[in-house]
Amino acid sequence: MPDGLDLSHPISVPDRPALEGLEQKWTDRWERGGVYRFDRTRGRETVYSIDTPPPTVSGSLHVGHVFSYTHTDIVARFQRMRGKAVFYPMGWDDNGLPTERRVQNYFGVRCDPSLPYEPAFVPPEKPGKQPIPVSRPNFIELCARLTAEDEKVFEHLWRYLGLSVDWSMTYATIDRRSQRISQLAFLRLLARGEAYQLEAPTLWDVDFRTAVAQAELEDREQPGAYHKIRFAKPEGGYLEVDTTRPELIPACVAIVAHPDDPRYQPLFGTDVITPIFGVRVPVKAHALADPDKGTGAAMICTFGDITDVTWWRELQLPVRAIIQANGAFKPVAWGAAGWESTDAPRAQQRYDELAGLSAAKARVKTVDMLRESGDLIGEPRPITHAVKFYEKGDRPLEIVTSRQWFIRTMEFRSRLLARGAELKWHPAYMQTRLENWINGLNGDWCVSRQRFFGVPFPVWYKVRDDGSVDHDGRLVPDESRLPIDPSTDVPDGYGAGQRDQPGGFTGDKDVMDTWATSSLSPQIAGRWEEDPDLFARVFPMDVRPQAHDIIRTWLFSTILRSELEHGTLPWRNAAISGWVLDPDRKKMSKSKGNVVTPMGLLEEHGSDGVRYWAASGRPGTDTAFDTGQMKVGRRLAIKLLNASKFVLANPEPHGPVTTAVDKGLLTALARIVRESTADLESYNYTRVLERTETFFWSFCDDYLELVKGRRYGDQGAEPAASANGALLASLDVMLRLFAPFLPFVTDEVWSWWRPGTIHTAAWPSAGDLQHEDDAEGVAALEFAAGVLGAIRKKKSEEQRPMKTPVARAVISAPQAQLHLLPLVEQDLRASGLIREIETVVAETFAVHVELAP
RNA sequence: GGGCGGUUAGCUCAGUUGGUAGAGCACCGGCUUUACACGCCGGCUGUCACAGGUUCGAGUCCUGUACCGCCCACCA
Repeated sequence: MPDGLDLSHPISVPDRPALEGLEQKWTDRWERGGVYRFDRTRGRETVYSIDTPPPTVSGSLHVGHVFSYTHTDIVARFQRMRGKAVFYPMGWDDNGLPTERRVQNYFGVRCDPSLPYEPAFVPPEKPGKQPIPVSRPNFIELCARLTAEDEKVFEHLWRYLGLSVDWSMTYATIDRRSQRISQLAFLRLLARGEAYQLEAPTLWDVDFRTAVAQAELEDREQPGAYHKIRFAKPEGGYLEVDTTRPELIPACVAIVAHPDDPRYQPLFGTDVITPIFGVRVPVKAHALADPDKGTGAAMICTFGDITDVTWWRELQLPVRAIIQANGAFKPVAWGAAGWESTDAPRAQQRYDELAGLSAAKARVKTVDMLRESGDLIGEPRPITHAVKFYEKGDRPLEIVTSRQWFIRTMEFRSRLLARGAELKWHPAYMQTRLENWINGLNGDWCVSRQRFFGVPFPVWYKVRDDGSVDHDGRLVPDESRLPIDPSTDVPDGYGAGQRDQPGGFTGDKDVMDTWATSSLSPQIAGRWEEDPDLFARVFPMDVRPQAHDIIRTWLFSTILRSELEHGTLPWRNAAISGWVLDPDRKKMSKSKGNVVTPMGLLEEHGSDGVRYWAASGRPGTDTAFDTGQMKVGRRLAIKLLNASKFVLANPEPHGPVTTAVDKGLLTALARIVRESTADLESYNYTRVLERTETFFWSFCDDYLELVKGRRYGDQGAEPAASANGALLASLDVMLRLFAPFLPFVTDEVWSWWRPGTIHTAAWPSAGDLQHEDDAEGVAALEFAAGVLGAIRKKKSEEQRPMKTPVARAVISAPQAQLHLLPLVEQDLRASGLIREIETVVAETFAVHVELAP
């Protein structure tokens, strides 16, 4: 018997072990026992901390969540068994637009930041037709109320799935702590000059009426059309330009072509005149102009796309903006400064037809005008092209000049790339995604949003005596006041009556981009600047688990914030999960209507069964949704119950492992333990489950069959004790290897014979099994299994019952193998019911079997 | 346009320094074998996408091509 396997705990095995009810039973026991509570007395070196992704509570959970959160849990459980104090908090993402929309509809309210807080506000029973305006603090209270319900549902599912989260460490991205930390970190950025405010062209969603960040863009294929239009040269003749956005002609400030393009070289430095509106615009040269696109000459408008912004900035062009925040064309007085025209009355008359229209409607009208004036060459040629959208938006983005907050990013790019290289990626190739993103950045991170629900910027501005806002006259609160809401709180030194009054103050109206808060998840979970003792024990964290689609947002922004605030990586490892694909290889998502509700799956296949399927998905690899694998997992769990029951049914006598096959079994398992430990440390959980499962299956099929008789005393007490010693030791280790994957069934079996919960038991080590590697034992076990297999095959071929005796077995094998026979002969005779065994020296292994009549 | 993955049995996927192709599922056949019929035993199944190259030897290394998926791009 190996040292340390204490069997003093009474053994108690149910008659009919079953999986049903294990989830409820064990989640309750784990909760009561505080099994997953973080032990905050432990130093950083014995802590394993996880920067858990906060799921969006206003959305619904789908099987993809179950999939990726299981991966994290497997690693968490492994580290806990390795003796680490696991810091595994759960966050809820209730910040941002999805929640804002949900709260509006659910309660029938609308946020109006100009209103004062009403402590006694109660929403109507039913939402009315007209939304009730409420203050921002009231709105946030309603959000907290609604999301609390969602969080309960999520928490129940997570517990049922078996996530070993410390539920005392939850946070929400809109709660006071998150607000405080977001504001605090912002003030620190501001103080260091790493956040700044600027009035500049910004990507803008005209429906949401807010700025959006580069990271929130997506391309969508849209039908469009090239319109060839002509610009008059003053000395006669025309210059032709292709555009997909003719409605922006009034916003045209220049024409651009490539400096080497001979067609346009003579025109550089001259002016041409825009059609319809008669505006003189210069022809400029710029290397970004592509001679092969359209006519090779492009219209620069303020602003049609991001390239326009680049040209506008680099060629130092004037602004002639026509699109307002709501997407409508703004009124323009033609002939006034900046709107000079060779024919101002005509321009005015034409433009008045466009004013107030959306871009799409203005385009139709403009095309009519161009056709009428003869400036449209030919007919529009329909094309399909990619257009930039806000990922949650319905209309193409516009570029609107507005005052926004930015976090400096561009100047830190090389530092961020270095951090990306320092981070250990699982899988490694995901690092490229971050590099691509950083190298493709074209501006600092715009973090302000013109929304109501979110973390407000903790800033007020002085109001001048003439009533105008002095944006340079910033007033910020002392850190001790945070969190604050500038729409209701008052800056130090001012009274509430001075709000929006000449000589008084006004609050910043914007809220932070949701990623501006999420990017601080390690600081929020670790309670930065609130509980420095805790923070020091968990930060930088060990791992950030997340999906690959948000590398450019969450992963990137978290590295940025950590670099700026702490000068360090926020975590050592990034474990990137793949997606769950439906059988048609499409990403599963709500919009495709192919989602499966996770709770139903857990109930049908058991949490261990679903986890088994999830564990088959390697880091970074998309995995097909497959209930077949869940069934296999469920079968494995049942098999574990039954095999354990068999092992534990007759544990006496047990003692030192002396028999060759027994030592071989333990040696083989010890090898698996070594490999598994190394694999789990590098996030290769998939292989660990595979290997352990394969071993377990041959343990059941071959080893158990082989030693069945001996353990009951066929060969005397000492061989029986050896078999039982090996059975118990290997069961003990196999259970612990399976524990991170199948937490319910393993703890159930553990409770039959071992003290405490398996989830705080030590991760197995090779030393638990044997003192030295016994290669001969391994060979003997393989040899015996080979003979047994040949006999089974014969019986199967002959369609005879397995209990049919073997009259004679002739084993052909190399001498080296035949030498092993004496080590296993008695086990073989007993399990194979073999009467006579002969051996023949041969090059290859073969068994000739003659069954008894 | 740039980049990253992938392409192995009907399906889902392993295949770790190059050495005669693997697992599970599915399918077929068999077996009451006192841990398990939610079981057990056995069987069938492959031009490893394609074309070159390196090598005694390539699923594995190199080059190129095709297709699938994803990420990114300054898409007039």
